[in-house]
Amino acid sequence: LNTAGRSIGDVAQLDDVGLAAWLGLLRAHGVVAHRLDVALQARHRLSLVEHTVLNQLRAAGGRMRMSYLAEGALLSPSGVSRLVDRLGAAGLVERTAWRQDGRAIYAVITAGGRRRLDEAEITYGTELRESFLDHFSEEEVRALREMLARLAPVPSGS
Amino acid sequence: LNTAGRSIGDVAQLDDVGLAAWLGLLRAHGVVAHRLDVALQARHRLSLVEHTVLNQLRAAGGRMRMSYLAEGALLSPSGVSRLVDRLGAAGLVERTAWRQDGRAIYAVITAGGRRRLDEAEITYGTELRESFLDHFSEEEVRALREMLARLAPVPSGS
DNA sequence: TAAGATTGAAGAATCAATCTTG
DNA sequence: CAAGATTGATTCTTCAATCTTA
Repeated sequence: LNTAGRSIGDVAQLDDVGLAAWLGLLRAHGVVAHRLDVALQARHRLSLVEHTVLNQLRAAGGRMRMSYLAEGALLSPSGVSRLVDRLGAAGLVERTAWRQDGRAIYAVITAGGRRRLDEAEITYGTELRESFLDHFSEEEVRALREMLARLAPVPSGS
Repeated sequence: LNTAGRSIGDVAQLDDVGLAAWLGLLRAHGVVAHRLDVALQARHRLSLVEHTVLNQLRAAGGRMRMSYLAEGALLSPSGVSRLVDRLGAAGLVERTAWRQDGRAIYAVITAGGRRRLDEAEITYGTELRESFLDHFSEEEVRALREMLARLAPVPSGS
């Protein structure tokens, strides 16, 4: 009947362990992301993506170019534009032009944005620990981080 | 300036390594899933989610209840309903009632659905290997699978 | 003319409400 | 009335086209 993946034998075929690892990643992502999203929305009116962008912004020193924000959050240019619209309407970020190059626009986190991020920190930490970190030893978390980092270098730009 | 996560010290705070592991998972998922999605759409007119559902269906022996399909693919009931609409319109699955309980509906993969899955197999395998598996040793893939499996038990139902 | 960002149209997912069967 | 599935309205995201500045 062929239970999970395909069997061995054929050319260029996936082995079951590899497929299971990927399906596990897919599922783990879905479960953890959904839980964070639900908690953040309910308690802080922030989607997970919005939180991620705000966090990125703060980590970069408070300001980031739209295009780098897109890379960092794995969103399209239009996706970021609209996301920043929403965050702007909520008073969490502002857009500012850049003198050197009139084409570039910077998103800047506001004091309100930093406050909102602070308020959400306990929620974020608690949910992330319960749904993710608590299932691993410290050693395993380090190994996980190191392995996952190989797949997708984080862009550096500001 | 506080580069990546928050620092140590505060109560109930996340450590940087744990946060980095999660952000790495988020990013790894995004990159790999996007690459699979693009390749499957371009070469086989299947989104990644559609492929996942077809694969699940086949793995379960060809038929699955709508609600179990939802659990398996981490979709809402309405999400599955519409997904099965699309797959049905493409001739890849069919809906069948279940005598024992007139409320339950089964999605059944068609011969065309199996064929499409077969056609997509090389693409799926190649992309998954290049974007994911090739970055790890066999040992690491096994470890990854085992760790990720702890986070989200796969439902068994058919 | 290209780079950077925004807007219009369209697709896919969700919640809430509805319909059907048990 | 509860369980299972579908539909209406809405939201978020993307691609393609557009606008502005270099």
